Amino acid sequence: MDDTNALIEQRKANLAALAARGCHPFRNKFQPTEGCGEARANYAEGRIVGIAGRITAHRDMGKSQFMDLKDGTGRIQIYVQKKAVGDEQFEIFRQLDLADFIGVRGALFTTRTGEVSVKVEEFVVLTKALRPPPAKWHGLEDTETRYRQRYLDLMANDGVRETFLKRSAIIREIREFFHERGYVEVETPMMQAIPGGAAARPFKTHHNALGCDFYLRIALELPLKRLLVGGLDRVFEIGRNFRNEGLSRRHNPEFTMLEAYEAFGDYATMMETVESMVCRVAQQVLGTLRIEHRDPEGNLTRTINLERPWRRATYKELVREKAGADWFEISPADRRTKALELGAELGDDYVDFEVTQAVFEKLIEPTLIDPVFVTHAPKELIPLAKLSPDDPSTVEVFECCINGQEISPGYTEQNDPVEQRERLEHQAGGEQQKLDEDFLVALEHGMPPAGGIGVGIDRLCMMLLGQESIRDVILFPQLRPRT
RNA sequence: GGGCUGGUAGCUCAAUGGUAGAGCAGCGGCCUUUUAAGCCGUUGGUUCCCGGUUCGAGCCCGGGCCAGCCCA
Repeated sequence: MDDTNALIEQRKANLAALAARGCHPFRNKFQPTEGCGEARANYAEGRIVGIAGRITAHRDMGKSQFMDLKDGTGRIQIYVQKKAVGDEQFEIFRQLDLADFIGVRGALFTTRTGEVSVKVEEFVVLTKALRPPPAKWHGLEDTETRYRQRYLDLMANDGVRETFLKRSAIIREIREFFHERGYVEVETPMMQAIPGGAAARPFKTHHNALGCDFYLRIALELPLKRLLVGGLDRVFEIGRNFRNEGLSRRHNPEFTMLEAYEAFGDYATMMETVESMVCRVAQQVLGTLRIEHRDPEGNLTRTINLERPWRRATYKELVREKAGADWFEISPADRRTKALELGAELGDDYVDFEVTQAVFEKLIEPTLIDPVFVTHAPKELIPLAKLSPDDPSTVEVFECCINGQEISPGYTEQNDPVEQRERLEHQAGGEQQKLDEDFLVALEHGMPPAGGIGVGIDRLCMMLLGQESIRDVILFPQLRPRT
């Protein structure tokens, strides 16, 4: 970031030299006939093309020069001969630097080595780059610079570009999926007087004109359920949530969530929804349901099989598989002992269900690589959900686990206003300010029975795109501001 | 918040406590079908910051900043 760098001075000098020759960069517009990659793909000997792009490589042969131009469609080589453009223009070419943008016009031809190229007849300098690009061969590897200056990462690392193009495609497919099923896409407030729908510490902000504090939303849930009350039977929203908690490989303070609610459905409806959606997205974007993860050397590290049907198993079944068939019959003290033997880490104050949950989180969840819907969690674990008619000690929810992570929880949504009020009051712990009274009033107007899901889009992208860090699927991950 | 690892030229990386280097990029030169072009020459440093130990610190010690990983 040092502005007195000699390389920058050199480029400024080159800019001045261009100006001295009457060549002024920073043009407003250049109209190419096609993209660089398109020109190369649609090769016809002698066809005249006009293309524009960034100079990504430069091979100086003396009285002729080769350059690579790159734009969003790909790369193409251009060839400039001194005798073809004239001495004056050729001198201007010599003032160009890597990373400058130029537009050229010329005929397509193939070089001796078989490279499709443009023989430049005319060119115009479009933008002068005053700073050097990252090295061409090693690219940009410094993680901090990659995240802080993502534009350099995108410039230098094609794989990163691919990842974010695919992320965009994933989100587009998700939208298509819900639209086809008759869902309405909505946008609800990010600034809320009472942050609800999840247990998480919120970010606080202040509205000057209204003279009151707001919180950035921690979930989409409560506004979307109000829309069910209002008669939007199938709604979804894809948007940013904010949680004022730690950062890690799996957590960014702002992250993208999908929530969808379907009136007259339940948790089973939503299991089918998640399964169909993820399979459609994988098939459309990746062309396969077998997701391969590789390490930086390209070795296969993991294969996730998304082929349907996905396994459905109750929480208790999975615990019994791992911790013993008699797990729920033995005494709480024995469970505690056994959990420690199995390697779970327990807090001194853990009550019985938390001991079981520790076993689940440490020993079971990380092993769920292929998709599993874990259903019927103990009611203590998810106090706001509806009890299961089959087993009233459990609730009608699922957690879809893939790649050893929770990807999507789903619920048969609570629509009993009396029950909901009790639970929320209990959760608020007597702090009436935290109670979203309007939400409860909405429920009292009648919310149809409904199934709902939340899907962490960032984690879904990690799973589908084989990225180990959430920072590699978020363009501008949060870092400490540089002083 | 705790532990571990790292921070050296624009980029990627070297350097027993003893004159801070290489490749690429840059600059000058040669070369009109090259492609990690090649050949000859050459510039470039607050070794993250502050302090300490030492005749001498990129290296050892203390404190801090930033990042990554693991843990909470």
